[in-house]
Amino acid sequence: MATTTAEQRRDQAKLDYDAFLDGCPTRELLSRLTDKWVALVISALSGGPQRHGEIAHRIAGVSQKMLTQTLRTLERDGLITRTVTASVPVRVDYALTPLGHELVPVMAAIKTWAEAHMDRVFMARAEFDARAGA
Amino acid sequence: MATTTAEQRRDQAKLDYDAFLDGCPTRELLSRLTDKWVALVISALSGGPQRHGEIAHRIAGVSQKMLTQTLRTLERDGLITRTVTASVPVRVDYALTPLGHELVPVMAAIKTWAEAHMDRVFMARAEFDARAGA
DNA sequence: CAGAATCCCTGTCGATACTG
DNA sequence: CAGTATCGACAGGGATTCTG
Repeated sequence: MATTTAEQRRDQAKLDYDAFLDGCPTRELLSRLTDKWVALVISALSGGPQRHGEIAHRIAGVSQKMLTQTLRTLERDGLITRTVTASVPVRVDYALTPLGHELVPVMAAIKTWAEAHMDRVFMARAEFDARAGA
Repeated sequence: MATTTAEQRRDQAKLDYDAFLDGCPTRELLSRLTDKWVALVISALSGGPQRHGEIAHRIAGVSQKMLTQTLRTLERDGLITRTVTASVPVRVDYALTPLGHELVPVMAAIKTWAEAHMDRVFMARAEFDARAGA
């Protein structure tokens, strides 16, 4: 009955949790997920496991602090795994967990959306500013 | 040829813009989109136009300042429209633009994901903390 | 009812320097 | 190479007050 119970619990959870409600834990989770660096890290790892340095190189301009901090949080939330290989220069690999992998389409969608509609947003801003300036 | 030109420009943009690159304008747009309040506002408006007060009521706990600030930014970026009806008590309605409407699935996905996987994240955190504490 | 403006505190984030 | 620690600048964000 374990399977049924877990399934029931999840269905129940889907009904109870609502990010529109203040104090709902999903509000906090939502604020963690809606993070520039999270979107980039998850997208970067979507192609497979990568080393710390590789991710840093991929995501240009990210500070070492923010990267480590973001990776730690994602690890704690069960979205990525951190594997340390004790070699001469320490090697650390990060990879998406199954849970983290489920987030890839979502994060990729935001990144892609921004890249695809950048010009339209620029036009809208120009119009808005012109109106406001007039 | 206007259509073809616009289409070509957009395709070109899709190739040029890359949020992984530092200094790329999409990085800034990405940081705006990855915002707790943006996700909630876009989701709230997905059902149709709503008044300021209705949105405030829907998104429990949002301060008047953050709501107004978020709505302004979204308006400037061309994602929502702001319509003022000069009645006795002023009435202001907000609605998604076609561009903003394209963002609904993405924003809804994040919110839904958080609500659907909250329990799994909780379990992961418990495990991580237990490990760290040991 | 909508929102502008102010105060103020806390957290975020980057730069730098140091350890294993 | 990966990560920690510290400091300082700055923005996020809440509470309050005031206007049309």
